[in-house]
Amino acid sequence: MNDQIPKPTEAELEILQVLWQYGPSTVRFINDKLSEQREVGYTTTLKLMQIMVEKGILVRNTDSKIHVYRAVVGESDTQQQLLDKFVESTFRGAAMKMVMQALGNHKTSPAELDEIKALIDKIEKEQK
Amino acid sequence: MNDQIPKPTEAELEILQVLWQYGPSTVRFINDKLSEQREVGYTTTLKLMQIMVEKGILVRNTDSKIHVYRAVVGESDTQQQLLDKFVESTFRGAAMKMVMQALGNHKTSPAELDEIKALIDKIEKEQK
DNA sequence: TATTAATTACGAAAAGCTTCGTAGTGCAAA
DNA sequence: TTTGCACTACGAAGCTTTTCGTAATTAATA
Repeated sequence: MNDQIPKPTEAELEILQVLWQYGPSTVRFINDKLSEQREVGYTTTLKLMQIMVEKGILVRNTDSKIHVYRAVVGESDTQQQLLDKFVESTFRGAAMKMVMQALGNHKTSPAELDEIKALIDKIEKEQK
Repeated sequence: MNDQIPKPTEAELEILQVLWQYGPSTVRFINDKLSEQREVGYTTTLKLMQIMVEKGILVRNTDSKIHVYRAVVGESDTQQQLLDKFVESTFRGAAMKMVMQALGNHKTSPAELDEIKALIDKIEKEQK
């Protein structure tokens, strides 16, 4: 649970998502992925990733001319960190209210609902 | 439903939280509440709230010298809006993954778990 | 009336985030 | 070798958000 690393910005999070999904990547690859959704300049992505290295969010391998970047922060850890902050700032800490709202407003498949039920059962057993 | 109003910033959200919790309030009241948690200058809060009026997030009553501000945006609507964006950017749209993580990492009371179960049952019935 | 205290108005500085232009570097192909 | 291409480096502009200082206004009070 080490958390020296600051909350990533929106643009940083987009880059992290690509790295989490595809593993260590070049700027070119990430910029291509981001560009599928919206126009992004190559040097913009490059600069952001260089800043992320400075912040300790990414590390890079500079053995070859073409640098390969890797996420230092884990996906689940980061999601948990952001989730905690989000629940606090948006729901004043009321995590359950947020869960209810998420369940109520998304089309959820029966399989997913069963998964959640199973999780709840597990938690209830642990609490006994 | 309609969403002309832009996503509130962090500082704006803090102000909204006070207004949602206590109803229409003066700058003084809100600044006092915010200051309970962190040092905030009075004119900083004032300026923010004036900007929020410009943006249409708040309205104010200027009948008396001491203006009373009121939130235009509803708490649940705003939470839903922010939740959707959060799930998208942080969990790549995987709302259920987020729910599972929220359930797994917070101490949840049996009553709350039962509430969720009831909600799931309700959803499952509707889907039939 | 004059003073004091609390408020609003508002510009501008400060800080953080994002974008971009330009220069430099190295490699490969002509 | 020379040219061209893809990449890195990096400063700085542009924008948004936040903070703050100062002036103007109003109301109560001495």
